[in-house]
Amino acid sequence: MLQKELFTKTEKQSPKGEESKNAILLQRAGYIAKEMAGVYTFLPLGFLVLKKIEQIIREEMLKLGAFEIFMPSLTSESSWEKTKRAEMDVLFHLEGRDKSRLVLNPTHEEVITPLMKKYISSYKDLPISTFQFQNKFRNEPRAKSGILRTREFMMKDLYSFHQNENDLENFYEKVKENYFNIFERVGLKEQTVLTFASGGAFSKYSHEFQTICQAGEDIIHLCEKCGIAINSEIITEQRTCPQCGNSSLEVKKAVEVGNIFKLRTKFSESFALKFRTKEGQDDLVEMGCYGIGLGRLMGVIVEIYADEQGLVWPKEVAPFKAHLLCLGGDQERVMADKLYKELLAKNQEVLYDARDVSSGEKFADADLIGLPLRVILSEKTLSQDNVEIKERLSEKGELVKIKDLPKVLEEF
RNA sequence: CGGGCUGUAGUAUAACGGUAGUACUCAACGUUCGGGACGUUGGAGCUUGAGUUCAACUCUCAACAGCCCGACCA
Repeated sequence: MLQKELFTKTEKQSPKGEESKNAILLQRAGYIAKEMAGVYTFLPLGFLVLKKIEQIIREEMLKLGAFEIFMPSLTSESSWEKTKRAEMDVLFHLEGRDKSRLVLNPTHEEVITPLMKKYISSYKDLPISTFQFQNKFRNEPRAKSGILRTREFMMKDLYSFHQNENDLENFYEKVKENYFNIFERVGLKEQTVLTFASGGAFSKYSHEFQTICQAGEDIIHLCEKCGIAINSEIITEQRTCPQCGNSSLEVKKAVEVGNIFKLRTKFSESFALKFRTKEGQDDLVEMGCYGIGLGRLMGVIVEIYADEQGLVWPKEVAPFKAHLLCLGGDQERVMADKLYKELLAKNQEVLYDARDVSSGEKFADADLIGLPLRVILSEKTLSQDNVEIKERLSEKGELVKIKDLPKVLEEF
């Protein structure tokens, strides 16, 4: 993408009042724009990151054999009455033209469960799992910390349906592994730990995936021995690791980036989602649900990697792989244009800065935007048929021949 | 929902009970061009409502909005 064609601009100054790193940097760099507290627009760069994250998650979901669907945001309030969740204060209520009472869905059990009644009638129809990427609406008492806690956010939610608890259990374990793949691919493997948590209103326990991070609003007790943590909301007096019994647990701040639940028959009961067993009996479907907040994940990546100069994106989620800066005059410009076209032809994701601004401004913007690799073509490098490449966090760059760059990028 | 802080050009800030200033941005021209360059010129602003006052952007109250703390939180 040509940077001068990007309609967004970078800001030198931090937006007024913001304290959280992700809110400041993502806005300064032009990734997001605030609509109101807890509601953001994802601008071209930000949306690219979101889509990268989405694609990684999608690939992993498909590995589980889940089907991607897309459910509506609007649902009748009566579905929420059936599950006794109509009174939850995170619900946004609205009224239809015909006075019908509607809800903006904060999650989709109330949609998927009745939906599956159409398709599940026999044990032969099970197991099945579906997922979607969809905006959730939650009337948070207090939206905060940039995109870490918002009132409207993109979530991947996966729902699974099983004949019995055992099958649910097996699938649940597979999802656990699958989630770790996701967190590894987005660059958060080191910091993310499986955490025992309360199951909220619907099951006794659940597992959270907590990313250890200063900006976190959750407190977890981490067992360094086995890498498992317990959310402080369910920690007991003894403070021992449920896995190995270790009692010297470390207290850490963390952000909940994912969450998995065994819903069991809670929702299938409410909606009478049943199937005929092999023996000819009716039985309730066992369910699980599994969520990941995409925006929050993106925000955590910023919180963990960004530095004084700006954003720092792991390769897998960066909006572009490289930032090509053209420094100098017409001669350099001609060569840089040519190089850019060549990279595009090879499907390399490059942001090309050929603006007529000072080199200092280009450097500062490149640091702020935070692409993994910076490529400079200038009078100095051109005289030797070189470009300089530098990784975002390294101090010094290195020279490579212009003709070798496509290959270098491809292998990066 | 309770508490605190804050609302001034597009952005970030300043001052003042009596003419609203600065930087960046924006437009134009020229000089620059390896770490947010420089000059000249030109644009652009006091959240809303009520009250006090000869006079309110400034003081008071309220509303609205934002951030932070807490409560809340699949």
